[in-house]
Amino acid sequence: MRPHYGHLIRVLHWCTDQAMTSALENMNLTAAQGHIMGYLSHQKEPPCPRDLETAFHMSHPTVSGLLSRLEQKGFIQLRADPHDRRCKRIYIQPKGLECHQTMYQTILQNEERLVQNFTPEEKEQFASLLQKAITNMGATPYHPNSKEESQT
Amino acid sequence: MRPHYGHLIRVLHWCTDQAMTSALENMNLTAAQGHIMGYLSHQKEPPCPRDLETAFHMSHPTVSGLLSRLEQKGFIQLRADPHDRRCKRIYIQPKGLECHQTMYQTILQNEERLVQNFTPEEKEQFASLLQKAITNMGATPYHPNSKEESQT
DNA sequence: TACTAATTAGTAGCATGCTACATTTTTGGA
DNA sequence: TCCAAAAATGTAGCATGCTACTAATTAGTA
Repeated sequence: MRPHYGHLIRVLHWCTDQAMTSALENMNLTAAQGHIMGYLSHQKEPPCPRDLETAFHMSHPTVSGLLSRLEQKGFIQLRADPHDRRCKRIYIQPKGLECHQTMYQTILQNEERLVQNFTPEEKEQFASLLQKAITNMGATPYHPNSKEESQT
Repeated sequence: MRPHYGHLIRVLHWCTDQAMTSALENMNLTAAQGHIMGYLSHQKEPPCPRDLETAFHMSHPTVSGLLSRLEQKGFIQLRADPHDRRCKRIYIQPKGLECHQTMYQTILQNEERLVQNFTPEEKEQFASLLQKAITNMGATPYHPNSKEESQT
């Protein structure tokens, strides 16, 4: 009996998460924290937590927890936006910038490893089928009206 | 910029999990608990927690927590194996059998929804590419020497 | 202007996943 | 037989994800 797609997706998700976890642990970052740092280092303006909810399909309490742990460890700093005191701005700290290169390389290496023996056509098709499946499941991001600008 | 595979996989995993969660909530089951029940209802002999670790790539404390919550809610019962008192056997209770059909239909519906507009060739390829990616990431199940008999 | 809406974020409480350590029982070798 | 190693599970503690509720601030309308 062929395994269900649902099962394959769970296992693949678990694999990629484990790979990131072990690649980042010497920087004292978890996989989820690493993805946040990767996103932050690509932004021109300091984003607010709300932007992360949209980019990562996460609830705001989840983002809130991740950010507070990153701040405790000194990777980022949170300061209220003077123009809109509801918002916090996320500033990368020097310690966060230090790990940028390693982070970026790690993500790319894992991407390449995932599809290491795929033909270019297979790579295209894999991305396309994943995207199609997401659409089929009716991905309901937390803020459908926001512009999607997701990064890994 | 095309989203990374890692990101697509995270989002797709999130989508399938949400779909299961909302489909099962009127049975008072979470997605993870539902997958366990689905597995249990396909076994001839009452399995032990260890079997679930292998089938689902989960650590034993995770399985332990899931089972104890399922037992609290009356879906299963755990009894020690008289022949090997290290092992517990998992017995489905009447309440667990009741939800079997609904569970099975729900899983199949979600599977079909995921690939609803795929051609037969795309379905084949999707499963094959997922499997290939899992292999690439070096899936390290908790018990490499056990026979894999995963079900969703 | 004043008041309601919407927006943004915080907190509580829970489920699920992990690692690390402890406990019990079985197995297997000296 | 006896003792050490392996196997199965339990417990503690943490990170990450959610929903539901709360609080503060801003925006928009009467």
